Amino acid sequence: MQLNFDSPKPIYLQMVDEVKKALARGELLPGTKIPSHKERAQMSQVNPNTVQRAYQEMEREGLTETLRGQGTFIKNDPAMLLRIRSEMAQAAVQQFIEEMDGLGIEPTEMETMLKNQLYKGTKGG
Amino acid sequence: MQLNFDSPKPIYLQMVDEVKKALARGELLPGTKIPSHKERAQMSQVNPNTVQRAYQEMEREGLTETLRGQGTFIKNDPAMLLRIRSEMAQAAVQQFIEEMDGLGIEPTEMETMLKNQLYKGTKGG
Amino acid sequence: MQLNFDSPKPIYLQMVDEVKKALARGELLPGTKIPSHKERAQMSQVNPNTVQRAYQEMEREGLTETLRGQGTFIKNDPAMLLRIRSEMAQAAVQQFIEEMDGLGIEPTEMETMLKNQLYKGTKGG
Amino acid sequence: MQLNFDSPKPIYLQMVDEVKKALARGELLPGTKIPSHKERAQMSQVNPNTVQRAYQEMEREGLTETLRGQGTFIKNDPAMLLRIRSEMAQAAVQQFIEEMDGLGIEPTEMETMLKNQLYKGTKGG
DNA sequence: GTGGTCTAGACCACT
DNA sequence: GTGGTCTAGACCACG
Repeated sequence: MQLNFDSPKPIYLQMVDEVKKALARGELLPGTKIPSHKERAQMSQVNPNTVQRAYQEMEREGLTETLRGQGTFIKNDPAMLLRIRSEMAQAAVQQFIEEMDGLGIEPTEMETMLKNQLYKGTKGG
Repeated sequence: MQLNFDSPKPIYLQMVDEVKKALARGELLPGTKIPSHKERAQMSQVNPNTVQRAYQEMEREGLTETLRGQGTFIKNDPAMLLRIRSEMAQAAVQQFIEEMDGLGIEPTEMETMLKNQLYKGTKGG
Repeated sequence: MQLNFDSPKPIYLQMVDEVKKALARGELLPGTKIPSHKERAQMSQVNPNTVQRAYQEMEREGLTETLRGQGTFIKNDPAMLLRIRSEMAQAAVQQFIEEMDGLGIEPTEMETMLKNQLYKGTKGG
Repeated sequence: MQLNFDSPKPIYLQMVDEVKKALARGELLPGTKIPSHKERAQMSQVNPNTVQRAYQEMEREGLTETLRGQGTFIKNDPAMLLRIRSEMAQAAVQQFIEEMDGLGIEPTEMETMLKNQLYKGTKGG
């Protein structure tokens, strides 16, 4: 859970994204209980109000469900996980292409630069 | 020059990025005069002060230079263009990889998804 | 914090200089919280935006750091203090020499005039 | 005649100062005709209006006098030269001391730093 | 309450 | 008309 306090992106949205990523990575399993906003707040050095806003947003997006008095849980919906992973990945790819295209960089150069960055330091056999 | 007024990214920084992109694409030539902040403000439906802040930031980053009472000009520094293009491209690649990595996606899948998105609709021989 | 509203030097830069001087004098300790821009604005009879611009400039120069929602703090970097003191003093010496040289005044006379002004009223033994 | 177009100090005042310095240095003799504002404007890459304002200011300060149809002349007043030189030098000394004092630098250190800067590179016997 | 962005409109020096 | 500074006041995210 890494937050960038200087980013213009609101912290509560960064937190939502981090949860989504953990889901996509399979680190957060459906049905899991997530920390209370007070716990989470201490862990992330953030104000409890901010965590609560993040939790609200997740609930709104259908990622979690809250059981009165028991806490907040990742929804037990396997389809959702795949959907999220696919959505976020598509979005990242799309944004990358648009950014590079905006710089006037051709598809072939996009691939080359990506490979260079991915496999740099892996030189030779 | 497309601005997203709903983005958390400040408008003045979006404007700086747009100029950088135009430079990278070779659409904005060194030495060119850019519109006064009042003109730009009208063109972009934005307050002149916001434009000025963008221009100030560009000056600070060494993209432009100002001639008192005459206007603001793209710096005549060919090295700068290459530097900007390379910097921005590197940043985009880096961000893409981190985002995908955060989703638990392997390098090979990154490449595949990128190609799919780039060449979709180009099917067949 | 004395500001000269008639000076051609922008107020926000005067404010930055005042902070630098206080740092150089050791009156502003690293880690100290400085007044919010609204407080400072009231204290200095200046618009809050002007103060903020000064604070922004200080941040940009690495003098301060900002904690979202908590305020602005002098950076805890001892090396910075020395650097600033030395930079500002060098600049003052340099400017003095150039000014005097422009008047056709020789180094020995510079020294004499400086001493006279420094120790006037301390006459005799 | 060196002008700094980025300085917050108005250009016309910079021009006045340059003339005063030339007077103090003895390079501009009393009675000398100075260039018309059009000539001066071309020489200094400055708008004629700006030169005119500078000339007005000099006239106002009693440095020059204008002879209808003949041009502008340095006043033939030997006392004035000494006065200007002394005034400007005093002002420079005073400003230097205040600046250094503002940085918490002691008189002895002022002298040392001045000497270091004046005679650096003159090492040895 | 704290910093950050934005709008609106004024004044100034310079071309 | 061009950039630079300043004021006044609004809204937002965060604590």
